[in-house]
Amino acid sequence: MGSTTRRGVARPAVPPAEPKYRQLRTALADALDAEFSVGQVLPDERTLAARFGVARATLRQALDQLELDGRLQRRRGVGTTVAPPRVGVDVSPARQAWPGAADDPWTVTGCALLPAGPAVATALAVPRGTQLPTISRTLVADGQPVATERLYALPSPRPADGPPDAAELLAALRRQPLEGQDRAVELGSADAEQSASLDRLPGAPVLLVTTRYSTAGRVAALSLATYRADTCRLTFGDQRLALTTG
Amino acid sequence: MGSTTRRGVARPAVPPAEPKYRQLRTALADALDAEFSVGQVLPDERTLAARFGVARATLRQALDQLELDGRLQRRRGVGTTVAPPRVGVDVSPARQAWPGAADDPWTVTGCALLPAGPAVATALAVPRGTQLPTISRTLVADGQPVATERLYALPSPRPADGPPDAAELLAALRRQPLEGQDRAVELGSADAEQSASLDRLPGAPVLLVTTRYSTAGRVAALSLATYRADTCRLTFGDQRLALTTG
DNA sequence: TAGTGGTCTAGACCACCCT
DNA sequence: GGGTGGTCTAGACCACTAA
Repeated sequence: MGSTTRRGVARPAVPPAEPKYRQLRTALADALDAEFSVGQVLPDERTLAARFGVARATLRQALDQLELDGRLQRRRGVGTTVAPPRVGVDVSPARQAWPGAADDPWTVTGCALLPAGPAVATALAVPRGTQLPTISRTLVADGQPVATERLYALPSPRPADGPPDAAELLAALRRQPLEGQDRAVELGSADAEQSASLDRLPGAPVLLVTTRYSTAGRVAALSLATYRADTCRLTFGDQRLALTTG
Repeated sequence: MGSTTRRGVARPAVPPAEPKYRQLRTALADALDAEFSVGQVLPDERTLAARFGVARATLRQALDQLELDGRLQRRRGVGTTVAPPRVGVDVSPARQAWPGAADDPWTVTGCALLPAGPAVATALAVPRGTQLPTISRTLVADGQPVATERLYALPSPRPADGPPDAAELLAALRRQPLEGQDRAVELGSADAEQSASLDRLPGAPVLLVTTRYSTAGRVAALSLATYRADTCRLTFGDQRLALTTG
């Protein structure tokens, strides 16, 4: 073929060959910084794709990444807007407390007996499928739902005492001394139920926070919370610092 | 049109109409649980797509989500394999210490003077573009790189003292009393440099951990660490607990 | 009803890894 | 060279929102 590659176009050296959607992402990110303000709506995808001379699918790849980075917000039937900075949500385990304390910002949305799935069963050291009292809660910040949580407690020593009551369940937990608490954060994707609560589509990226509350040497409660990854930032604060977030 | 919708197919009620890639995701997840073990390679995408009767792009949407959930691992030119459970990485700010302490598992990979970007400048309260001494480090777990970090320090009081030295820089930080430290976690996508260190493609999802080290009432150092979101789970442990992770 | 983002298709070619 | 996942296209239709 001689000294040509790719449809006969001469190449003096080996370029890094950054994919098109990546260059697009950069171009859009720069434009966002320079010419757009928070809340402003972008041109629609078909127009943008035509303007940049790419297929709509390619443009969407670039938009997907910008959305992952929290820079854009897309709503079906409405359009794409420049996203505001992420909301900081304090999830520091430093402040050791049972859920439902006085200053707890979560709102109870439901309460039920549910069977323990594999992960919950091992964490609470109960047989798989055990019926556990659970509480569903949501967290709202700036008028938007940012997280949903399912709290699993150990089964009551006196079972079959009717449907569980959320306030009672939380009170029962608070009566025990909280010995310790630890957290883990990982990436996940919202299931149907979670995405409905969070006003997102199924599969939307979420930050999954697992909290184990322990008392008397064993895990007494387990919280599985999912935070909207596009709109919030989890902060693990330090009481000795009082600085505004950059 | 009478009582029909969608190409004349009668519908008794309004089904939730879950998208095809979502049903595929569920089917694949179930198959993964039932018939596959960690490390096993899946059939290639073209075969899978044909087997499920969908276009390859649709199948890939399902695989994308499973990869986001850490259940699959895809490598170009090789294939798709069942991913091992995520690695837990301790990032608890409870253990207050400057980076580079004796038990610090990070490895220094570079050291340079770099201008402060917007985010770094505001966090460290220096003018934008200020030349700051920086250290690049990586974290390896189970033989795989799981995170890269850039540590920004305040400029030396005696500037222009030649290129910075990593060991010296860390020692200088340790000489100061560490007053406080706080962290934030958010979702991001890897840039070209980060993705190269992490053995991933650009744009891969990462967990971005921002740590501020403060002394004498101000932030003295800032760490921006990116963790592979597909392979690791950040843990904020509690010394009072010694339980194996579920 | 018009316009938006979301889903889906059928194909092509590229970059990379292995043998 | 042959097979894998990654990128890209040009089009179609669907689901949702708002005028």
